[in-house]
Amino acid sequence: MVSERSLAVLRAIVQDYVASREPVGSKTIVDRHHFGVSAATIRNDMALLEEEELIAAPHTSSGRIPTDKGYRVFVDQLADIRPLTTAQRQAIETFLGESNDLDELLSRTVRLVAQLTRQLAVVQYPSFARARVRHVELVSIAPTRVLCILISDSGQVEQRLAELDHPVDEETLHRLRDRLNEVAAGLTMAEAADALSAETAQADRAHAEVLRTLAATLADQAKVTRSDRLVVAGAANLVRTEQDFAGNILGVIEAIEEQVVILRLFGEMHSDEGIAVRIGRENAPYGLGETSVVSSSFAVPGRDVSRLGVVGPTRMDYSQSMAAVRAVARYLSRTLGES
Amino acid sequence: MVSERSLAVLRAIVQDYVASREPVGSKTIVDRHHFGVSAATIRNDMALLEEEELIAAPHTSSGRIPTDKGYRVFVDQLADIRPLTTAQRQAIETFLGESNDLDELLSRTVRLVAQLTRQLAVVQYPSFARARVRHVELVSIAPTRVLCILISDSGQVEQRLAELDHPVDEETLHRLRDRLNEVAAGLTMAEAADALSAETAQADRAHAEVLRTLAATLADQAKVTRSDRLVVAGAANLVRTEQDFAGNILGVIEAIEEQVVILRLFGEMHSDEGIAVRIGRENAPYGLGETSVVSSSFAVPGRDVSRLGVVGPTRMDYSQSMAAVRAVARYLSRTLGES
DNA sequence: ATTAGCAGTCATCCGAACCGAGTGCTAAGG
DNA sequence: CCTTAGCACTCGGTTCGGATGACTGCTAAT
Repeated sequence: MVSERSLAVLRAIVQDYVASREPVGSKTIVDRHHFGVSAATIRNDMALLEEEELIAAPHTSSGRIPTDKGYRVFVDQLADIRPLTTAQRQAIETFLGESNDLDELLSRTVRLVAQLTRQLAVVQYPSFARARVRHVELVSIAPTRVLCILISDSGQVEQRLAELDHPVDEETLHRLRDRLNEVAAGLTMAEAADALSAETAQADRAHAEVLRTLAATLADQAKVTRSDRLVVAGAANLVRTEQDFAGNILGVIEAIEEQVVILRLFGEMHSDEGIAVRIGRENAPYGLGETSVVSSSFAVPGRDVSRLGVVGPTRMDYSQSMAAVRAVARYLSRTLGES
Repeated sequence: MVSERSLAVLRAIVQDYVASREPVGSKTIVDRHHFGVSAATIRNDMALLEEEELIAAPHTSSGRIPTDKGYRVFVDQLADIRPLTTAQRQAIETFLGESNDLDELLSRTVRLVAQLTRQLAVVQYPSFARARVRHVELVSIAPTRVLCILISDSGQVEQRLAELDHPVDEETLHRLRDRLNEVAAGLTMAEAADALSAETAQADRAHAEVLRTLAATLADQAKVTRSDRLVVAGAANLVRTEQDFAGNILGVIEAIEEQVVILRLFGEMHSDEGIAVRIGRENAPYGLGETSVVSSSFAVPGRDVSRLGVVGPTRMDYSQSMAAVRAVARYLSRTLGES
């Protein structure tokens, strides 16, 4: 059983190590924090913490650094997520408040988070699946090419090009558009996908092929949600902290570019509190063993949730990251809820 | 005056240095290339090249490395841009041939170039300015919010949200849309911007404000071309070659994220041959003194040109990069010309 | 013009000695 | 029983000097 003070020592070690990048010894702790005890006592506590595998010594005679387990305890029990400064809060308001477009809002968001945390920031597009179809538009690009545009009630626009086997004239296209609008409008994307698929079956002979193709395209569009896309910012922060990744920073960068790894990771990060942290080796299956992820969901009530977060070295400032991520996520949820 | 053989020596030095990352000495050259002369002769040639500031010695007694000026001569006179292997050509055909959407085509392109050159690849969106307006669509999102969608004849879609002071009903919106379509359809984006601005002036009283706002939004959309956007891939390659950037790789990464620096750089890179190279200090004004850029324009005849290229350390394989960039640019021009 | 030979330069690579931060342990004190 | 002072010990990091060897530039001969 680790004593109260031992945990305080752990907290001190994490904080100092994060700040200095160097193993922290008993004397340093005595100097920098005012425990009312001597270095020898701290050493005893440290021996205890080492017993519990919360800290480790890189070499026989050097200070200690937190283990992944130590960070975990810190994050779960010891971190004080102090609220942002008012200046920071204002920055959120003013910087994000100006955006009028979902794309712009998210792109500003991710840059803001990168700046606040000085880490790589990632935002996942809100899912499309529970949004409702407002309008379907078909635009003829060439005789056999039709651009399908799907507009949701939240103002998101998805477009895709459909390639037809036979040419179709404007007239027909208009009728088809009205028909498809009738079928899909007001439904959620998920429902619309089904409805449109159904429509395919009972198509009237004449436009059977055209309708089938278009409906299939739209259905697919509605289904393949936009939530499998990420916006990223702050790559420079990743390189800045490169030395903290034991050489395999390339894996992290590839994971970011591939996106799918991060998305899967996000998919696994649920938590009651909204904010979740995955630390170091917990991410090893994804080849991100030296990496930590701090993320929070944000959502409009009644819509699918989405996530935003930061990706950085295990040795990161969790308090700061968690505070910033939480604040921005809350702001986003609030703003999206209004519109 | 540098002799014929001296230039051959320069070529050898560039090739070897790029391959080995180490200063190359006279003996190495004699061993690896079959000049019919001895090391001493090579040394004389090297002294000449050093005189001309085409190569330099990091230390008194080490091999030589090319200077920026040396790379310049290499690129302009000595590099053999050997065509891609048939395997590579096929890769281009099959990998890019599958895409049916401009977005997808460009995103595949940039990934392909990154893979072929093993460098960071960048593609600039083709300019919108000379494309023609095919269709304007207005969709009401909320009483005072209208989504303006601008569709070009090449299938590009631009959307923007307009915020109105007073609510507008569907009926009116329909009429406005028809009106705007009449005005703008068939014009190039640049012309449309003017026409729509003009329309603003002589608006009928009733919908004056609405029309003004919408026309202004569309005009702005048409003007702010999409060509100020970049698609990027292969950031891992940048980190892989980090040691070649004298420590300031952060500047490069920031330039990539900012985009504007790269765009300005692209803007300055014209060349008759289509392919252009900027080397090292030539980019110093942009804080990219250790960086080289190989780029080529691609274009549909009659449209504004756009660029794609790679960004890497001064010490890069110019032959390979130029070959790959040129091949992909040509393919793109051809493909876009067809559609 | 080329080449062999040679002296000179200088980064790099050890190994030894040294330093010092930090530990664990023990014994004494509250 | 917890805390503390003291002490021997460990071991990474630094510094210094010498040996190594990859080059070069120069000169003289071919």
